[in-house]
Amino acid sequence: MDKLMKDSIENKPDPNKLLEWYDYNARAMPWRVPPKKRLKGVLPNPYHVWLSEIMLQQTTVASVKSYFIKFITKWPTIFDLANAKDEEIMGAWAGLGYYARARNLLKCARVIVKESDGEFPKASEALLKLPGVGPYTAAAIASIAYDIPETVVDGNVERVISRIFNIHTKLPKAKKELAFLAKQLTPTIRSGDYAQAIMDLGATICKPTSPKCNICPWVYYCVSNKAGTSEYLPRKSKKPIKQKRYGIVYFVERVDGAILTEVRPANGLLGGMLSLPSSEWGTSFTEDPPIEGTWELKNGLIKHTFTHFLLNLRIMHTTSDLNQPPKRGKFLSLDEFNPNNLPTVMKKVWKLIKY
DNA sequence: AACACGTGGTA
DNA sequence: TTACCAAGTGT
Repeated sequence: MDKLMKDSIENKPDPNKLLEWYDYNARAMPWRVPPKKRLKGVLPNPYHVWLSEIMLQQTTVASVKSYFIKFITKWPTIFDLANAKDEEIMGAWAGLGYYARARNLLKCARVIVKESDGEFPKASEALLKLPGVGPYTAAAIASIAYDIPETVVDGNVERVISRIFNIHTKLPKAKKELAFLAKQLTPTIRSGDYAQAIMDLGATICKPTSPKCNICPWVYYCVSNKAGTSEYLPRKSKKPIKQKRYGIVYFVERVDGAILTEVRPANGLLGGMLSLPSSEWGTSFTEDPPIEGTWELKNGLIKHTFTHFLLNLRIMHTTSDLNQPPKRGKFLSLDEFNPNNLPTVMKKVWKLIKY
């Protein structure tokens, strides 16, 4: 253990300093009970906490807000959510990304309704067994919804902790060490506020670039601040470069105006989402039309970036008559077809088709 | 233990 | 434009 790190353990960050900062600087969010109210004993609705935490996985607060409002308006309780049809949930999630979250959301809601009368477990070990709930989310629900002292470790916390203790080990190798150190700092009181406070600190003060160390409530304890290394932490291993993939989307208009659609396979990329029929996305353009017809290539190429590859899509168009059965997919009338239910990549395709 | 899994914003 | 980032989980 180097000297700076030893100093920092002896000069352990005071959770109360962070909580005092949070009392005046907490960000307002639709799913959050502000610290002044929590101090009076008010806890948030566990359904809201769970829903927001699932939505917030790898997703910005700004993106989540409108989806959260839409979901609790359409499905005010977990019972409403559990009773919804799969297509409704997937359609409402469209555009938010990481669609396995929506599939697991519904699975989880149905488990909770069927097995515990709509009540969320409080213990993180039980929470951890739920679909879509991993170590972060289990700790977040336990602490934020029930004030149980569990330690949340998300990207914010990893950054804050790596800077406080001046940890130069690269992520993801450093994950265990950072989680251990984060746990050492976690207080046993005001657990929910503390969890939200350390994440707010990471989001607004201890930012990835240009951290505002001059107004940080923990700067006095921060080893990387003394060492002048905050800006370079946490260190991360390089990510592999993105490969290109190519695909063809088929726009089939029936004479009555109906449009040929397909639901993506339940697992994998965009699993369970409404889509326009498409070829596989591979290393070259490979034709695989969903219906017989005379095809015309549309002008314009759709480019879309996924997490691990770049996609180029060609669009082919044909019209079909009423008694021509498709090889795959389903015709939806214009009333039934809602382009807002498409994932973003397919919404891009639809826009190019329409305009 | 790596890798798959979306999207929109920012430097 | 490219690269990285944002309240991670499942396999």
